[in-house]
Amino acid sequence: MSPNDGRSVRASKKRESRRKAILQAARRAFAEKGYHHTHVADIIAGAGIARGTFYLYFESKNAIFLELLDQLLDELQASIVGVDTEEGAPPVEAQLVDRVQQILGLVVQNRALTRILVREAVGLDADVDRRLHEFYGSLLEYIRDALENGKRMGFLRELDTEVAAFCVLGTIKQFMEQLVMSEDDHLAENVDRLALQVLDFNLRGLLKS
Amino acid sequence: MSPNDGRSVRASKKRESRRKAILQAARRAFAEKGYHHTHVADIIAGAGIARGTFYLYFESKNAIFLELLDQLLDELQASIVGVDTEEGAPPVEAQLVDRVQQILGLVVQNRALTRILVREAVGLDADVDRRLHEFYGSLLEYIRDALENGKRMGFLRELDTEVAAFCVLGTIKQFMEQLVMSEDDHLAENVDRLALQVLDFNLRGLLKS
Amino acid sequence: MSPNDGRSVRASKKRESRRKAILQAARRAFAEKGYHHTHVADIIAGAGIARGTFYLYFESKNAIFLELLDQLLDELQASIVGVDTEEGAPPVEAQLVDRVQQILGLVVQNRALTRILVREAVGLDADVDRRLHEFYGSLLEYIRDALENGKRMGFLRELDTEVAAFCVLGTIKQFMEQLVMSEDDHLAENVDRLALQVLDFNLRGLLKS
Amino acid sequence: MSPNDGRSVRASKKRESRRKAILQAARRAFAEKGYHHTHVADIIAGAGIARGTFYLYFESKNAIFLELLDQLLDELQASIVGVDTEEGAPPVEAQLVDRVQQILGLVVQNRALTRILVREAVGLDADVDRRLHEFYGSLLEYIRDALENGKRMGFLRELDTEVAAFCVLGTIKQFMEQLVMSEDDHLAENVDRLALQVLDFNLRGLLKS
DNA sequence: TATGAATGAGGGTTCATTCAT
DNA sequence: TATGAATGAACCCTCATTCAT
Repeated sequence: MSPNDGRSVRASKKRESRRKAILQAARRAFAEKGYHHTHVADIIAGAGIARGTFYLYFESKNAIFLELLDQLLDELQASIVGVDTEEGAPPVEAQLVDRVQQILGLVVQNRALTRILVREAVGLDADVDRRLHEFYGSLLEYIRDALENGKRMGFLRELDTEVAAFCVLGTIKQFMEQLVMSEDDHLAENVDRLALQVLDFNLRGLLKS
Repeated sequence: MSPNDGRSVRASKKRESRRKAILQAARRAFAEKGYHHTHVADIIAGAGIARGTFYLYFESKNAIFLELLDQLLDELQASIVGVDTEEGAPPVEAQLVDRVQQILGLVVQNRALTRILVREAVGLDADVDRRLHEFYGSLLEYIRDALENGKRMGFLRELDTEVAAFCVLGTIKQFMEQLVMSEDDHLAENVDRLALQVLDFNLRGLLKS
Repeated sequence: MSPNDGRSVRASKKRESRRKAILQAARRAFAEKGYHHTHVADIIAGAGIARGTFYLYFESKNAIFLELLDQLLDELQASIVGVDTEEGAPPVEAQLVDRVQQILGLVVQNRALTRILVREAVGLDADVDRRLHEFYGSLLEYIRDALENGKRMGFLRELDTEVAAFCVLGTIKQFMEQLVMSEDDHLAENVDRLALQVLDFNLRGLLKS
Repeated sequence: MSPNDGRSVRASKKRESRRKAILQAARRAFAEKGYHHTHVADIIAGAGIARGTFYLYFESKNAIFLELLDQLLDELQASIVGVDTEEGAPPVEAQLVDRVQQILGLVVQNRALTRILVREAVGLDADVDRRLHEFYGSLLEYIRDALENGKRMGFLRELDTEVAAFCVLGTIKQFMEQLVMSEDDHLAENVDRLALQVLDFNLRGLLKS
């Protein structure tokens, strides 16, 4: 390995770490003040860099926001996987619990960013809007498919999966919001227990059997 | 009554009607372009008044937005009334259906404004945030109380009313969002039917009994 | 005439006069420092107005420059009229002298602006470039046509009017530059006499008959 | 000669060739996009060097531009030599034709750079301005002297050599501009023929003898 | 000598709000 | 009360130059 390689590897590492630092600063700033009230000045102050440096790493304020958003949505989307209905697989309900707990853990870990997602996801910018719309759209579709499946397999009762899907989505979003907006860590600590209850609500509803 | 009074009554009437016209223009503008992309220029153009006149009626762009929001939230809040559990009252479920249909009718009628509420009411401003927080807080409380009641009366099964309440809230909010954001009027026309399904979801959940 | 009319007439006058004042300040600033080194800050300082006010009257720095340029080019173009060759018209050469003196008077009166035209006409901006190209193009065409005419009428000798035209244009431009760039007023005072000599050069060349 | 010398000679040669490469890249960039729209980034990209390297060879963007300009002006100035009026020398007119063709050949060869000279050498910077002023000043002086000479020797008629000189200069500059700005190579191919016509214009003017 | 990441002054433009008429 | 011209703070982004490696 030539010294040149060593240099460029090191440089590239440094670049990457600085990029992350800026993203981190931006995440913090956006989470604290929201998109519109966050200025590039806030981000660079947080990252301890000069104005111009910011633009070496990101095209614009909008671009860095979109990247943060993408990051979160990608992670969330990745954590959404189907339930295994093969024979010998764990019971469906247990799997669901697993899924839900996993996704909510992610949300809690990214609380700052999710706060942005929840707080001002919409109306910022055409790109952001589209990305979010896509995300929620595919999430809705995923849920609907799952419900269709459940119906076909006889787990679920006869209902309009379209409507049921957005009810489920609604409970999830509301749960995320509660998790993310609550100042104290009360909820965050009980994510798993709460997730079980939300799941239970979705499955059994309110009424006495 | 002196002629002076007549004048001032007339003046006051005129003032009130102009105020309403401005609010109306603002509602349209905010609904169409969102808070941040709506400029005072849009509002006064819509209202057919001069720049300065706007400030004779409203303190600021923020203030008029807050007033529109207040208006909507007040109406919504007013439409939230408890279920009558006295003997001889209509069956609880029927009453619930009534309530839900009424509130959703309101939402559909104020589609433009509700769109703002759903899209970007949050993160704009401390005042707005507080107001919204209050609204959702009291709504949540109302739901929780209702659930407690239902539990006590034996309608509902044993569950954490705190969690159940925000699940219910989540389904409502999501429903509102669907109603308000969909371009076509497909959903809006079927509000009543859909409301029944949402209610059904909340009551019975997904599972086959 | 209603008071309203009076008001709006007055307002409109004021607007016009302020517009002119800004144009004047811009003219001065551009002439002194050139396009690129003139900042909107210079113009508004010269005009004694606030930053935003500038944008009430002009779309951009570029726009005001283009307007100044248009003004000058229009005036110059207007002063370029053909020679009358009807019977009974004054001798052609006398008419030419007239035309030249008129146009140069214009240049001297607009010295500041013409300085910009001469100094940095090109390379600023696509719009400006196009406008200038058009102007010089039509001027060249005008000269060529005149020369063709002269040839046909037997005044002028056989020569390539294309080449001759840009030679003539060259002497004019150079003359304008001399007029406009000289610090002292020596040249400006003798415009008429000099114009005669330039004309003479163009007509008779350098050689002894 | 010590080995050290050899090294430094080689180093110095390398330095010189790199310097030239940068100049060449700058020439291309300036010619294509003009001074203001050419960024240091364009130059270093063209030269294939790093940002910092540029500043090892040139003090600033402005400095490299001035150097290119100097280069051109020096070459042009060198090609301006007097007419030989000794007995036995070729006829004056033939010599003039020679000179003109030589200088225009130079212009055509340096089309890219001359384009800069013509388009925006002026108004960029005090240094550049001064240099250009000097150049044109000495050119004007040269022409005037030549004309004085011609007058004294009886070739030329009585005229104000000051005025005549800038007329001649004007035709030359305009010719250069035509050569340099025309997109197609039509003109460039006919330089010699055109030069003759320009010369003819200067000597004989427009009128029928 | 070569590199290229970092710098930061600077400029054009927007828009909510004010104020003289 | 109504007007709308005027205000100026605010903010994003560029790019020539520097400097640590």
